[in-house]
Amino acid sequence: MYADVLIEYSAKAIDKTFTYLIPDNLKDDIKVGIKVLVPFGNKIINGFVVKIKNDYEAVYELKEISSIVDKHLVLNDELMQMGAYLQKVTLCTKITAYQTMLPSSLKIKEHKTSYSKYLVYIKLVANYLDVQQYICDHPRRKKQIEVLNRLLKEGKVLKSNFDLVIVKQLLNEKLIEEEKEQIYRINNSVITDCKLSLSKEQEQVLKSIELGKEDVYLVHGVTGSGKTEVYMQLIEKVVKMGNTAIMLVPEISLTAQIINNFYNRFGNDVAIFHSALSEGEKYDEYLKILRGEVHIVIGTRSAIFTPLTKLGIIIIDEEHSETYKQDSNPRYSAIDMAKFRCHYHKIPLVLGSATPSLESMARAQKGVYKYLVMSKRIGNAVLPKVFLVDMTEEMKRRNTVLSTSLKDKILDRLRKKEQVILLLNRRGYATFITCRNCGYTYKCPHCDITLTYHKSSNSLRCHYCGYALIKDDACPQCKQKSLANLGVGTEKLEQEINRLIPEARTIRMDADTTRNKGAHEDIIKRFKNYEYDILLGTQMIAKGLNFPLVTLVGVINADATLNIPDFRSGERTYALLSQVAGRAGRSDKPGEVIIQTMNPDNFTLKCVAAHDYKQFYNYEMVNRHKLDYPPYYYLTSVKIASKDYDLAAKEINKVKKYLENKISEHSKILGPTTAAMFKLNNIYRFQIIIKYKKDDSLFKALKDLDELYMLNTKVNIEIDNNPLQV
DNA sequence: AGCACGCCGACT
DNA sequence: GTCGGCGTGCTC
Repeated sequence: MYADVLIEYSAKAIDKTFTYLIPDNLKDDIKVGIKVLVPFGNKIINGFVVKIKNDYEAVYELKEISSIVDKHLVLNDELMQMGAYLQKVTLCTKITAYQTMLPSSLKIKEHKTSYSKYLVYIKLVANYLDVQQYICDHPRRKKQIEVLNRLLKEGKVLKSNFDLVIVKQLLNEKLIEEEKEQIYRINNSVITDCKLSLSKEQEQVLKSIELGKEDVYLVHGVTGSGKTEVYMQLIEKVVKMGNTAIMLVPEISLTAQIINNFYNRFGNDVAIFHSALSEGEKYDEYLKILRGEVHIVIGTRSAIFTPLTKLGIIIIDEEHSETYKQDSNPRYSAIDMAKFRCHYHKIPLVLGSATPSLESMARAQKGVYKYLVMSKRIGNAVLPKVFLVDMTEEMKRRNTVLSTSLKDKILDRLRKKEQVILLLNRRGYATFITCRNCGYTYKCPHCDITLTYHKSSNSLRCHYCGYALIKDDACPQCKQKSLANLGVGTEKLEQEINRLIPEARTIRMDADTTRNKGAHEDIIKRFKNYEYDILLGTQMIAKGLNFPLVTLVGVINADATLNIPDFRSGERTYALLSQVAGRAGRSDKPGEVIIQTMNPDNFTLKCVAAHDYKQFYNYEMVNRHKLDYPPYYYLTSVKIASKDYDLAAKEINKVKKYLENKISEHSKILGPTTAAMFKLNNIYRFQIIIKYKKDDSLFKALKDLDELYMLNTKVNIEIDNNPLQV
């Protein structure tokens, strides 16, 4: 018996199988989809079995597989197929595809014996008489006798209850033995929650989704319309039929409330899966799923690869979220992977959002997706009133941060003992620092990005690579003491609020204040407990949180996201602002939203204010159509990266010429241009953008192109199908 | 990816 | 005459 094995070096040069002999002692356990250790060169390294065969044409002498990494962990047929699909659509190496699908604890370099966690008990080997004999023989071993007597009485006892030295001695004398019981690190056995009754709209959605049939549904429900309850009842139906369910959420830490709801409803039938779990926790959860001990998996992007069998439904909450696309290799979209699995099992895929991506909405309009609407908030809650405030007017009154109306409304909420959320999508103190005299700005020497000033450390930092330097007193260029802060970050905002409204209790949540594990939950909990009046922060405060006391949301600078040079910035702004506006007035108290902007006539902002997604969609679709952007065209970006500027510039032109000759005449190539992050960590990047509608020859050409650069060590090629940013 | 083999420059 | 630079090619 022979096995074709992929080697765990992700290099395009060895992205092929190597044949090994299966030794007799491993014959029964080696299967397709299992991880093994194999001798490769003069080392023993990890490999992954992709094929088992009976014969082999002798060309050279074969080596034997050394051992199996974990005989329980085997990718099944569905997951093997999904791996091949993943590799095909992202053009990554085969081994990377399969590694991506396994939890990272399993792509270990040095093999650890086990990630399992155990409770260790001790129990008697000796019988009653043996114990009595021991007591007679060693009357002075008080401690040992104590242990033996307790074991006689209680059977087995946790090893940790006793002194290790004593236990060891008894173990050596073979009077007692250990018994291990595997435990899971995450355990939620208590079910406290029960079903809520559904509104008419919720009922309608639940009824419309047909189980056991392959269809994609787009559930378009406004914030607070009770999508989670619909998801839970759908999953309940699936589980009752004996099937399983995956629900994807954008970020676990921001969706803690949803997770808790699921635990309370389904208890130990739920496994969670996301990157913030420790290696051990991940292993445990994966094992629960693999052993078929849970029917429900909730997790982020990577949870789409969990080995549930008998899948009955996949639900993707906040489907417009960009977190479903991985922004490093392999650049896959969890939504694509979900479609693959739903097709495999012939089951429904449910995409839910208050602000669907234009791509999804367009498909719903065309009837490719089934469109379901939830237009009302549940209970007595109504959508908040949204006001646009013209900051150019406020600037004349020297109100640079807080407009008069926002300040007045904050003071009003403080009096009423209600809470306020302020969104400012920019961390740090000031956006950047400029010399008033000569116009000098600090830039990152590695990334060609303006550095952001952080006051607490008096430093300037690059938000891309982490480069930092201490701020000078005088301008490094003209030596005048005329450096000025421009723009406002969350840190500055916090200071301004404290200055303007000293009586308010404020807490800030951004990447800087949530660096430690649990900081997130802590801030949310304390705000929810009304320890603070104002929560201010970056977009992480916008998602999924439900604070009944919040009746006012302020957006400090809507232009910050609107002005990012990217064709999706309007869509992102609409989603973010609707999202954060949705935090206001979620209980019986009506909410208000103030959006501060320099462009109060901006159409996107007007749509946000009117809660009119449809209008925004129609307007944005016209733009996209004019410029041949998605959803009218697909995009693929091809980047060439190199330390050598001239070489990269030369190669990108070669790439363009190469593709021009290969692709369909209806496809267009734009560029070459410098990539959005042109210089990052001293590597220069150029890119071209390909716009296409349907182009089979393109994929073939891209694959060939990728292979052409396989062995080139001086330049690197990065191909991103449907990139988020261009 | 890692490592060996191999062919040309500056050193004890 | 040797040590060592990293270019090329192979790993079942």
